Amino acid sequence: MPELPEVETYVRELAPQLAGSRVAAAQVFWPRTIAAPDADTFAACVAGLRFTSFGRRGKFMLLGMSDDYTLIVHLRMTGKLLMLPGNATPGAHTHVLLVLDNGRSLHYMDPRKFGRIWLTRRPETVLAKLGPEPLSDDFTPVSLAHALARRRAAVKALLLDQAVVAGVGNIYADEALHRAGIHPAQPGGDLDATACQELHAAIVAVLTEGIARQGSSLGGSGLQNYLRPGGAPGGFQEEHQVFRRTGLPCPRCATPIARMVIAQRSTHFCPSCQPAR
DNA sequence: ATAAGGCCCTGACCGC
DNA sequence: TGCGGTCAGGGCCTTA
Repeated sequence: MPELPEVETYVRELAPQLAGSRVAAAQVFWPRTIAAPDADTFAACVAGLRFTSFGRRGKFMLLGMSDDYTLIVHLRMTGKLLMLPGNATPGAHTHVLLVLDNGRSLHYMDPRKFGRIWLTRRPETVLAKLGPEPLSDDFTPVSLAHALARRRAAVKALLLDQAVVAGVGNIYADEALHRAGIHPAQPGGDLDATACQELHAAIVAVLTEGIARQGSSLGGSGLQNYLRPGGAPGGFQEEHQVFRRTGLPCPRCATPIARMVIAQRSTHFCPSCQPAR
């Protein structure tokens, strides 16, 4: 699933390919993919715009366009953006197609259809509820402690809350909690200052390493739900300590990794390294 | 305000 | 081989 490192990889790899190109034509095949404006308005409005800047906020891709527009893309579970030849036929899972003036086309593909795209002059309205950006100075041990204070929900559930910290999803939440030695079901408000400091450092570390490895690609026994814009996989799955490693030995202590469900999400942890309190 | 559960979707997988 | 049932899961919405 695309989380912050996967989205960051997308932005970095798309930028040089899209910079300066103009949308020659747009087609929407699944209207619900377009969150705003309505699909017909979107297709008419995006045609003719030029890509001017490239950024990211949490798991949202921010593609700046001419005329002060921002194309915002959220891949959710299985969304992909692929750069293909301009005459490439849209596949069964291509829901939005942008034909560019540089001989190529940008295909938004998404088997689960959970992803959403906005075209707006007010991107801040889409991003309003996001918490601090975890790799910026806004995210500190103190800000994390403040966000967790007095919360009774499991710390894992709180890490998935984009208002607590933006960009962490199921993979990096499990990996960060393992690195910090914190049980995922522990109530967020029970973490003391030391635990918050360790969790903060662990979140920064796993996201930074995830970006360095160009994200996590999970396939084989599941959907291949993240591929880079050129179609290549990332490499961080090779570094996973706990995620989808139920029953396998913890790399640190060899105890079998356990699985539980928190906030309706599969949660993987080491019962020895992450003891319940 | 917070927490918990349902919903959207469909490919992959399992058991018969 | 074919078929029905189950699972996964981010963000938004509703409910308590």
